[in-house]
Amino acid sequence: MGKARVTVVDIAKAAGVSKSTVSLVLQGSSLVNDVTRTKVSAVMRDLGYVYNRGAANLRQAGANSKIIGVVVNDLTNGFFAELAVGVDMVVQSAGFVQFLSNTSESLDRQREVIASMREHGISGLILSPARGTKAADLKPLVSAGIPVVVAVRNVPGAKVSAIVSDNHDGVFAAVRHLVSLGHRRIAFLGGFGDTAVFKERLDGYRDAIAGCQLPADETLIVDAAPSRAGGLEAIGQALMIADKPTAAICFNDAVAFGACDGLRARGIEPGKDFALVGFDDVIEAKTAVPALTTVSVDPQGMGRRGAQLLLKQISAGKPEPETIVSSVRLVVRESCGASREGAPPAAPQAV
Amino acid sequence: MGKARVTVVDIAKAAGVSKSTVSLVLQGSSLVNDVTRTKVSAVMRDLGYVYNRGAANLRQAGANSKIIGVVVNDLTNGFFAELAVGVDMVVQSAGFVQFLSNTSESLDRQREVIASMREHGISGLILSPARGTKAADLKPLVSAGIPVVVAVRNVPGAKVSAIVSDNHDGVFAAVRHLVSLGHRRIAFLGGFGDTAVFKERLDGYRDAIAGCQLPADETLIVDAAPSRAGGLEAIGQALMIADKPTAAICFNDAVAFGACDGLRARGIEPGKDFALVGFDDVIEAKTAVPALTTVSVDPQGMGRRGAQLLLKQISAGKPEPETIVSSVRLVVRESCGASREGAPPAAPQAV
DNA sequence: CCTAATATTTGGACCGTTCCAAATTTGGTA
DNA sequence: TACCAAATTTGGAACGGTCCAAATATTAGG
Repeated sequence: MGKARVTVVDIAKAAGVSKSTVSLVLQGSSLVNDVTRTKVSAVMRDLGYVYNRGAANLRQAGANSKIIGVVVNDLTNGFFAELAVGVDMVVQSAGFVQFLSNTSESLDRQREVIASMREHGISGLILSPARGTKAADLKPLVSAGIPVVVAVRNVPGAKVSAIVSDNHDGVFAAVRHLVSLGHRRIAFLGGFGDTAVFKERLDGYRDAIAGCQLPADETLIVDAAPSRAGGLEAIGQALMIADKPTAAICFNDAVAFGACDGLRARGIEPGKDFALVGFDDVIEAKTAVPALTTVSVDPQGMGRRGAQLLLKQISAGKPEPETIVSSVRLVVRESCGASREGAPPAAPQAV
Repeated sequence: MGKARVTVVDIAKAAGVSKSTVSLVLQGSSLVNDVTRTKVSAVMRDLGYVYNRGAANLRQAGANSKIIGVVVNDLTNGFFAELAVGVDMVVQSAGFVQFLSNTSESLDRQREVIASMREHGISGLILSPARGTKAADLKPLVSAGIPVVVAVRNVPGAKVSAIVSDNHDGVFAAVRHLVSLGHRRIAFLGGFGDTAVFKERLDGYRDAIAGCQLPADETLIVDAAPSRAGGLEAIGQALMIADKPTAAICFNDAVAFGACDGLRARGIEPGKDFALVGFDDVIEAKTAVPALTTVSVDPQGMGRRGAQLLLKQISAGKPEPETIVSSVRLVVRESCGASREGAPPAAPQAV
């Protein structure tokens, strides 16, 4: 039950040196004599000294607070939790601690949280922005010279670094895979048309369709909420058109699951009568029935690389905005009809 | 791009008052005249002032740093991510921020992280302890008078508050449910015998068996790693015994999934030929085939209540250790053989 | 044994805010 | 108009470190 906090002067007194010397020991300076150092260290241990980083930061003029802020839009979503873990790994081993907050897609929450982090003097921020985040929301940070890395979703117009996955490439590969299985009528389901991510994935789809000499058919593109419910709705709409698709690329895995539901409700078996590909490779993708073929994005790796980028910018004086696109990998499972055991692909014309 | 940081004296100067007055405004004191307050506030806005909480904490002697630490053993696990989100909710709306770190079950990591948080002057800690955490690990915190709430797993001997789920009750209810479906030979699979959680769940099992006048048979209890692999192994062992069980309570959902694998490998269909109940209600439980009957524990609710408890202790002077047991709910799905549609239960004697 | 170097230690100012006691202003009343 | 109480405002000392220039100790060379 230590009454008062132990401070450097306490241990200076006890060790018979000045507080300056204690401070020197604290920062591992080579200026201090070894015997002094050991004596001081011993006293620190004995008295149960705990370093007060807040006090230190006060004098050391902001920059190196050893705190980095992490703000995610939905920690409940395994994808973002993994991202945070990836960040934590590198941040922690670089001797920083992370301030983590969850915004639940609320812009107000996000604003509050970022403000609070500023007050605590974070030396950098990794942000997976809530939907609708504008460049203006990040303005105060960047004009204060605090490095910011946005992850997953880009913030148009903001002069900050970003780490995003290769949306174009992922969908491109998925389409080509479906084409190689014999499909010619491939739909693109789900996602909100106003987001950058949607545009990128859709461009990947269009480019692949064009690259395979297939006719572009805008009716095959149906946008909807990027959720299970949205997928259900989207597949319904896709099956209404005259020349029905035999396969679909889904905006993300949740949409793909919804599409499964919708297919089954119509007596169509996904993976057998209809091919489906998702995006993200969420945790349930591999255990679902049928196991979902999807584009895997390694959120933890993104977190790690994002954190590395941030740390680099922190140590460099002026942060030079930089964008990393994280590459992506098609994971072939059952829902696209190409079983790994080499079973013959489902006949693509039947629906 | 503001060169130097704006401080209270800057705004005092600009507003033509003293820094004391500015400080008063900052803390919303009623001592300051309204016209002064508005003028000062305006200047703060104009100059882009940001409050320096570190400096404030320095003077305000520790207690109210507005930071609470959250340490979880595995953020990748949806269960703990939900827990953290629950904590964040109440912590955030109480004007605190959370320092979150992940230990990946490493005691060293945990030690480092807790030390680092102390240096940052957290006013309380919520800890989901890594396996093997000893009371001694928390000693420094409690003797410094910092409130600690451990969640999910208890730390034996530590004089701290705890919030744990009602393990006894959950398993008790599960066993009674199986008995009501006609089962008489019910196994208990998985879990490490040396953990408190295991003991509690096993006690629930034993008490329910006894309460239903069924013979206690220790060979029906097989411990194994609390993982999918452990479940696979455990079910294999359980099926070796002469008078085979027709149902099993699994230590957690992962074990239950492993048990499913094991049953299928022997041509036994879980949910039809054999009843299985899990614990935790992880996210895959409801989408698995068959959907898993399990004991649901609402991690987010636990997080919220744990945080409330912590905040209470922070505002109270001396933390009085207190234990909350969070109640638990049996979610009946398909794996126990009792379909919600009222189909007749599987014949319990056949295996 | 003295002196210049080199190695080590030290006093005090300072970081941005809060707190306290004292000073100043304001308002009401005799 | 003088005087007292209430309402506001204010200077300066903390808080617990770091930093710098200057002081002191030690060592080597002559």
